[in-house]
Amino acid sequence: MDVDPPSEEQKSSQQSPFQVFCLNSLSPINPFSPPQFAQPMDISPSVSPFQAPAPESTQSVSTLPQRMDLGIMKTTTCKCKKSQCLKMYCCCFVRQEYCGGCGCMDCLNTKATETQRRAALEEQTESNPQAFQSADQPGRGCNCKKSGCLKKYCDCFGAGLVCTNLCRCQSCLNH
DNA sequence: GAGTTTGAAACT
DNA sequence: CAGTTTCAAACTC
Repeated sequence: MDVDPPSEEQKSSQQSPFQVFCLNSLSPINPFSPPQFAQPMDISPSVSPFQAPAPESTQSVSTLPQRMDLGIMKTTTCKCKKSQCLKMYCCCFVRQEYCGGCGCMDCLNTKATETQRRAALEEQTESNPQAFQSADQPGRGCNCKKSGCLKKYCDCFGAGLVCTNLCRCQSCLNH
């Protein structure tokens, strides 16, 4: 490995203009936005999607604030029962983090089950190379039908954003 | 806390 | 690719 991981300061300085826009527009709108939102996930292409996060994350995850900046999968911990935390249903898996302090059952998203975890990650990226990158883009648009985009089921509303022409939602009231 | 609703993901 | 099913979070009571 000849590439040093970026420091926290470097990471925050790597925010794209879009991310900056989103984050700036969050605070006045989003009533549940803690300031920590300004720390985006580092899912840059230079980082392997199969690279495991630091082992201590299994201890620290549950103490982290809610991460609405993902647009989807807002919660910090999951409660998966059937997916074994190896599918995109799982908020931890989507963030490519190990489960830790979650209420999940039959979890395979752990350091101890790294083989299965990596296989699942690989399978996911094979079927959709953008799978983990797109999860970090709240502006990708929602597809809501019944919520009027005024509930947190809506990716846009959950991220504190108004819907745009990128969305395919119906009966949208989130303008 | 249990049950319902919702929309994304997964499956057929 | 469209329709259906499964899943887990959000929501309601």
